[in-house]
Amino acid sequence: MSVAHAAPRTARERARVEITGEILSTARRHLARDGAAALSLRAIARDLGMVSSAVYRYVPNRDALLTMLIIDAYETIGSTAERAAANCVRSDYLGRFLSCCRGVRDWALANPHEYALIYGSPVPGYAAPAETIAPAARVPIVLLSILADQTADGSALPAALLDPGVEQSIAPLREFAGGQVSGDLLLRGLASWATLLGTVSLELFGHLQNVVVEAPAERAAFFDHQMRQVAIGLGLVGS
Amino acid sequence: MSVAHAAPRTARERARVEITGEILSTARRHLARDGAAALSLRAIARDLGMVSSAVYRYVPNRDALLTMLIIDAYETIGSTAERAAANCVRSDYLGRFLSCCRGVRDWALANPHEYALIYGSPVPGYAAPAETIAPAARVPIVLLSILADQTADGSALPAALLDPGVEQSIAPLREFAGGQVSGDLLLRGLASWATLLGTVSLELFGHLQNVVVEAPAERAAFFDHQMRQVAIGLGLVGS
DNA sequence: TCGAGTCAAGAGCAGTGCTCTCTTTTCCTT
DNA sequence: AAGGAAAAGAGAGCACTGCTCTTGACTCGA
Repeated sequence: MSVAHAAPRTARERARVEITGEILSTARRHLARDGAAALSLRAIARDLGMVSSAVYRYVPNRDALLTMLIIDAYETIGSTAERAAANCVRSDYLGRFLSCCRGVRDWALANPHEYALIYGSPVPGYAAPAETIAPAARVPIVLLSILADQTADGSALPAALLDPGVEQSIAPLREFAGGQVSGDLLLRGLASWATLLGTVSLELFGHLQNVVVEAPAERAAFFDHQMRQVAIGLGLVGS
Repeated sequence: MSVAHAAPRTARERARVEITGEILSTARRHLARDGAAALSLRAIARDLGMVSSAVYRYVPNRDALLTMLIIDAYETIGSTAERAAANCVRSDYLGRFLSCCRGVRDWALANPHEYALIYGSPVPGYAAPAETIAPAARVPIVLLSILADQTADGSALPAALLDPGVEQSIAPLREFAGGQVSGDLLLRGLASWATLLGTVSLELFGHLQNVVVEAPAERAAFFDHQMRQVAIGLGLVGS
């Protein structure tokens, strides 16, 4: 990577970043409308008035395009969650948690295909490269930060004793968290993450039909209640 | 539908049910290996030594084949969950719940593509027909039955008061449950369902990388602990 | 036995990802 | 300014896909 990436000098370089951007935004539009499986390089080329083979000058292949869209989705939902949590005062742990959850759900409802792309079934034959790991971590990091802050505050739940095997199973997460948060709380945090994504996925993927009233207000009330119960179980308190 | 369906008389009818069965089992094999998106009628026909158009004599189109596979997956995971729960004595509510959860996870690990087909991203352009509703309900019914049994037993958690809006949001589920279980417990049950599927999905779709140790034993210990915590939160007790 | 119904086969349509070659355009160096 | 190199566009082509339509062969029951 050279500094030329930041300031395209020549007309050719300028056109390159511009066309690359257009390919990406067109792909994003197609993804939002038709989903990942229907993403077609030929259709994108057609939309841009260029021939299909010309797209390959900018994007190595379909998988690379998918990777870009996946990273973009992770970054967007991650920053949404961060902003939502930052809307509350630091010591309002309950408020931060709920705000983050609502942010994730709202984003998922507004971008169902993007959500399905990152949290739904993996695309067969596609293996997510390492660049996706950091963006993917942003949402769980928001949740963990809230727990860590309340722990540093001294108002977190007392740490329960864990079975050694269970304690060891979350060794990677523990290493990441840096030992501030107890294993018990980390596990509760993971459960809250699972419940959040599980609840959103159930709603988005149609499994709440004949279970929860379809009207948006009721759906929101249901979600809010579920997430509040999770937060209470985490021992989160308001300011 | 005539009674002939139950007892194929003529050679033609016999061949018909046999070939239909072969198409389904081949499709199931392809699904397990390559996933739903890669399911190809031509490939199935090739495997069966017949020409692609001939398959359309037995299956109306690709979506119908998908529907059959979806129903099959729901039935299989449903009966797995029922059998797992039935392995424990009726009054061991905690044991029934944990056994059901483990059954769901084990089935999901053994049949990742089938799991992704029913609980992952919906297939774009495919709308699940009404026939899938009943099979899809089997797993949540197992969970709810455990709650209902403990309620009938009198050892369930006292029902907490709910916000009227929340209470109303689960009207369809309440109607289904028949008024035995309190709204509070129904919501907890739904949360447990969401956590179960969320936890399984996180593991199966690769989101526990760098979070939980990859070894099967640790993964199982982690899952068991999470589900036990959920069960305790539900107020489930052992025999 | 013969007509109705059923089925396999093949051709064909419109689409896909991707590669290859060929031409045009742009840029940098001499 | 001119020429060569590099980049980009265009188009053909390969091997696929789901699906439709027609054609000829077969089977079954009246």
